[in-house]
Amino acid sequence: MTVTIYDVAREAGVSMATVSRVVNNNPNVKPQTRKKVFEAIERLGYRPNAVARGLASKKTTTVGVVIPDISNMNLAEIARGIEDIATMYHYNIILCNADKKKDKEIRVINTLLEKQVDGLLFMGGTVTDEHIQAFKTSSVPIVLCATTDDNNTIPAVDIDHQQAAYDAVKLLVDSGHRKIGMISGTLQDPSLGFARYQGYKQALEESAIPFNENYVRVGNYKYESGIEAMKYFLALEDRPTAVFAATDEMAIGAIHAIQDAGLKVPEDISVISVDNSRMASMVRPQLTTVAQPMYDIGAVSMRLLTKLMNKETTDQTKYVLPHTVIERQTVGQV
Amino acid sequence: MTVTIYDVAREAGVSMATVSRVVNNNPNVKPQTRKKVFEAIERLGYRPNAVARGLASKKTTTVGVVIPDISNMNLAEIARGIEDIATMYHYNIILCNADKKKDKEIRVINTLLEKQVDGLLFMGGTVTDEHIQAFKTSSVPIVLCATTDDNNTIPAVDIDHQQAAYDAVKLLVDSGHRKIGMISGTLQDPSLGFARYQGYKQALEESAIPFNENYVRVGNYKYESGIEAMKYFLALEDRPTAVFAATDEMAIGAIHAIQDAGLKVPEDISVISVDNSRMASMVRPQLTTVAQPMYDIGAVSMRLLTKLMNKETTDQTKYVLPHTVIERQTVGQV
DNA sequence: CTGTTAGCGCTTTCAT
DNA sequence: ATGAAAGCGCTAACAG
Repeated sequence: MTVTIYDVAREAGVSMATVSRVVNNNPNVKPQTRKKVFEAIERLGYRPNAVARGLASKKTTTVGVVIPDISNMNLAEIARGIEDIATMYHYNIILCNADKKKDKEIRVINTLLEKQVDGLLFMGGTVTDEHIQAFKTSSVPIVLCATTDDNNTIPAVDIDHQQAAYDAVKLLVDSGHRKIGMISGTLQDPSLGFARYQGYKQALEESAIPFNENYVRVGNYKYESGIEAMKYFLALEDRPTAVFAATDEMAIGAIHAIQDAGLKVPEDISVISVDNSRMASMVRPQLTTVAQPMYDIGAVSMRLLTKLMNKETTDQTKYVLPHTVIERQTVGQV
Repeated sequence: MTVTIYDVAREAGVSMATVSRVVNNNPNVKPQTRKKVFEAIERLGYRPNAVARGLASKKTTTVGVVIPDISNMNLAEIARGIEDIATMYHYNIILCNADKKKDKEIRVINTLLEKQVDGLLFMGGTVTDEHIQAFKTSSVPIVLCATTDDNNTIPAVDIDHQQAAYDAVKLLVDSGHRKIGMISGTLQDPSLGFARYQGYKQALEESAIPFNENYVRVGNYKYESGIEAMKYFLALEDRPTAVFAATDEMAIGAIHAIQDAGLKVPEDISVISVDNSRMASMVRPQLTTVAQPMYDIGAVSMRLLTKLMNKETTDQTKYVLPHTVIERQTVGQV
């Protein structure tokens, strides 16, 4: 019923080995034979069974990708970068959402390894010892993608969240601001939350601006929490003249809160954030924000993985991709 | 070097068959034996090889998903719905971007079939005869997801784009508007473009409002094209009092164009669209728009596919999921 | 350039 | 309840 390589061999009057050769583009086949085989393949509608091939060759040409949440815009962009490069190198992608939950992550890593992926791309929260443990049982290469790794022992490509935050706040400082608020994400989140908070503090410190804990509010990355946080700042007797938000969404919330209070951005209060999402240029005034190369993170990490899978020697196994601050209309001089 | 089922069998002092049974949770194993085997597995760090299992059992517990573009927000949302349900039924997902390009689509369908996926979820542009042809060579079930199918012969879950557009325009009509512009997507696109355009025309027709071709501008779904289109409308001597945009982005562009002209939404001009993206409630005034259940489309289509793969009898193989118009602040009475 | 022959690691009758 | 053995469809030496 399903036609196999053996059927093709018989139909073409050659051996399975020869069929295998033409299917795999092995040059050691007489053109005439090759033609016969192709015709037989065509006639029978033969489709190679990649599972059988995988078992015999110990290569599946698929790589596993564990990602926190594909419905997150930034991550979807990374995923697209991954997939494009994977396709380019003739790999397919098994995609698993793991929501930064350690248990889920460990579980899918094992599933992926059972499925004999040729390599693994890991995006998650922090890489814990338990992760390392799971990675160690792997005989295939693994690269971390947009994920912090304290142990710092696994190939990785990332952006420097702290530096990005630092650069944003620095722009505020350089514009003359001294009273700078921050709308942070949850400090438990190592990348978007804590790292950006650290960047904020670092910039303050280096500018000899004393840290004021009234100037920090923790949000949940979303629009509404940006509004709430800004309302708090506005109610302060000595309110900030500038605000750094950890995400565009919160920044936009902040802007609206400012405007609702009858104030203007950036005349009365400046706002900056990091993300450079589509929304950044779709609000009035347009949001000044720092852009991170999401697609590239995916692309570069997948490219690195292909090299590793191919046992190529790699000059580098750590990449930190550069961000850019995009100056638009929400930061003013003081 | 890699530990196989045979190694475990030897270590546990049983046969491979028994090991296979305990790994697959076959009840016909004495508890004591089961324990012995588990211990051997633990000791050796055995990990079942899913490829070998796939070859022997002719099931891979993997389904193929072809999607136009995972970095598109709506599609990423669908993908998340797919993956969640897939996980729930212990399937993994091979994800392939195909950009609605027929050639790419056909190619990945074949790759996926070679990889012996247990089923296929197809999202694309229109389903052509060539697609049908490719589907026919499949021995595994296929369901279409958010994809128009003229032949209408394949199981599918979708939303009614035309009806969604119709409902949006109808709200405008019911609010007293007679001069209604449309900012359309490209009419070549069967779903987002043409279908929504048809819905617009249908609503006009049913309300006995003559079609005015000056009132239709074709955009590219993006913010800027919304601005351009609206500028055109504003320059008309008899400009529309309401505008229906095929996407939130274009609607927001339109709103900004209106505001830049010194007019107000909805007092001077009403705006409605379809998408209900995150942005809809992050603009001032908040956008009235029709919401489509993206996550559910993914979830339902995957659920249908699991039934089909399981050879369950399905009461239905066509689903049209309902949309909802979300009334916010951009539509006013005339 | 082509064929023969072992496996790859597991599931699955069929016995026992 | 357990074991023996025959494949699943293909690749990869090895011969020739």
